Amino acid sequence: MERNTRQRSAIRDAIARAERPLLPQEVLDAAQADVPGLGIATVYRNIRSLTDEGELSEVNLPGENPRFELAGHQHHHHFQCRQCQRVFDVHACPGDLSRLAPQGFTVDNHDLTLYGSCKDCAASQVKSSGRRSAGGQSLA
Amino acid sequence: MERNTRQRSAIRDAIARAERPLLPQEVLDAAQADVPGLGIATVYRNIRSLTDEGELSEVNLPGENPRFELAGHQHHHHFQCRQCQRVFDVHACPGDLSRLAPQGFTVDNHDLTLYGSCKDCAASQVKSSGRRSAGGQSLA
DNA sequence: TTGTATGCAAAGCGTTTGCAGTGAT
DNA sequence: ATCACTGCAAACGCTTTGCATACAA
Repeated sequence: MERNTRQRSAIRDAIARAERPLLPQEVLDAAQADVPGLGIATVYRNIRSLTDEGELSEVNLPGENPRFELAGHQHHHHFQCRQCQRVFDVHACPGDLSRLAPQGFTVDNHDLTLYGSCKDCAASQVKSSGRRSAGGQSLA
Repeated sequence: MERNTRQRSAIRDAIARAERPLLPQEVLDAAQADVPGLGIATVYRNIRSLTDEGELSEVNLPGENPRFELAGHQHHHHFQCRQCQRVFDVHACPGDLSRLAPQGFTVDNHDLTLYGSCKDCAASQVKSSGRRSAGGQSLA
């Protein structure tokens, strides 16, 4: 039986408010505005149960730790900004790609990640070459 | 100054012999055939230096630990089999995908992973539904 | 001989789990 | 009054690092 705790609500709200997939640590940071004592284990436990219930979905980009966003979006892809490292949803899709697979292989799905500059970073031409800024603050 | 140790050669050879990207642990297993005492730390150190020198390249699939393959292949993609979990190179590419990004975003590259059944697994119709077999032995 | 590379064990990092106490029902 | 949920700390799996030794040069 699921209980409705302040922690669970704060976690769900934090993810709902963000308009992009969040890392567990980002969820913690955001949700601690509502529940200061919140612990990271609770974030992981709730993220997992919300994901199992289908309320959240896991977003995996190559070489990145899992992020989480509200489910409901159907098949879609992601864009990662090389400057601010943030991840955005991309609702377009190249369509069926089974023609790309080698002979004898069957394709039932695909994952696609686009890389480049997000709107904010493209605007402020900060081609600072160094990688890894914080991961979320720079521009809203 | 780079030294030519038995360990380094064994590691390089193991990756060269495999015709697919390997996990560090798979590299260790394969290279221990040549150098029984080989340690995992040495595998990680050599994988890193070979990657830095450009001899290897890192293959990152969504939600997977990094694998490594010989560099030299230029832009290409990967296929992961849902049955045996092995990863294969795909030399085809859908081409320019910048049209998929939202307005104001600029795209300079993309990562693509195809999922389905590899040739071996498609042949032996083992739709066993459970995930995660060992990760390399089953066939070939 | 010299100093990089190795093997082992300890440390790191993100994530999960055990446990006693907290609080929603 | 229950019993699921929480916070803390310990445990985990993968990767990196410190250190004394081994071995290419």
